[in-house]
Amino acid sequence: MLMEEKLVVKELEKGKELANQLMNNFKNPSSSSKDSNEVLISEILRCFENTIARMMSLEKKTLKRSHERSNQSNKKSRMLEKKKTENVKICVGTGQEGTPLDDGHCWRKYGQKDIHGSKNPRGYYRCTHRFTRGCLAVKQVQKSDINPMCYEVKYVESHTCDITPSTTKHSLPVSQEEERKLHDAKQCEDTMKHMKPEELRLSIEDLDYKKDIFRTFSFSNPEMDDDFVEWKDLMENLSPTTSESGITNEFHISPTDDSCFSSLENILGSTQDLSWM
DNA sequence: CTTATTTGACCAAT
DNA sequence: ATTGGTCAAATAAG
Repeated sequence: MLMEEKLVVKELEKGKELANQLMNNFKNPSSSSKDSNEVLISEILRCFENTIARMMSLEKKTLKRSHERSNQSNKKSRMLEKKKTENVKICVGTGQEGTPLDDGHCWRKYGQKDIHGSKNPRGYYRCTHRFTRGCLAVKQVQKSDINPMCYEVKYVESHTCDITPSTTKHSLPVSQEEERKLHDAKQCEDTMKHMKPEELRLSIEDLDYKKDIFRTFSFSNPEMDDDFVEWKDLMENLSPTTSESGITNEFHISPTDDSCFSSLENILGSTQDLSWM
């Protein structure tokens, strides 16, 4: 039996147990309150919802596996299944091995892959509530080759588990100094120029949201503008010993958008192969 | 115990 | 055959 099938059974058993409790409450009205009955009923309903959600995801999976390609109609379903993705570049300003993964949602790692052409492996994460709430959110995190403090994060699908995450409990302790440095940092939104209007809107909202949570910033590929000279200097001064200064930058690394990147790569040529991890 | 991560196997797409 | 993505058993952490 598959894991998810076991979970479905478990959920149903839980529902049965709750229903039994409710039955007992009705048999002995003296030992139960109206409130506790209501609680039981809502829990039973919750069990139904969970079970349905699990069955849906299970069916999706089996359909995908066994049937997908042999059927002609799958072209349609494949079109419908097209996933929403969003790429975000994240820089961690703490310098140390903080978790750049803490974006306020609960993620569970389910895989890691070495990516051809990249030094660093890509981690695959899914929402912790995938099975309990059928949340399909997934993300991929890969440390930047150029700047080990930067991560490329790709979000696939958005969260349907609308639980408000406990950002307070685990929020990163950021020292005053680090905070100041991060304040000095700038965010470049030039990437937006390359995006469609609807993506642009989403992205701005999302970046602002994540910026708040991470206390980091995102720095996309700049054009040859005033800023460039400034942080070219910064990058040239980068060295293994000064790299923890909290200066963080991110480059937009994309096969279709590499003109600036290649020049930056030249600039960084002397520093990027230093292993300081 | 339960829950999370690691990691090689597996699969689909190219 | 190669690659990127996912699964799941083994293992670690809590």
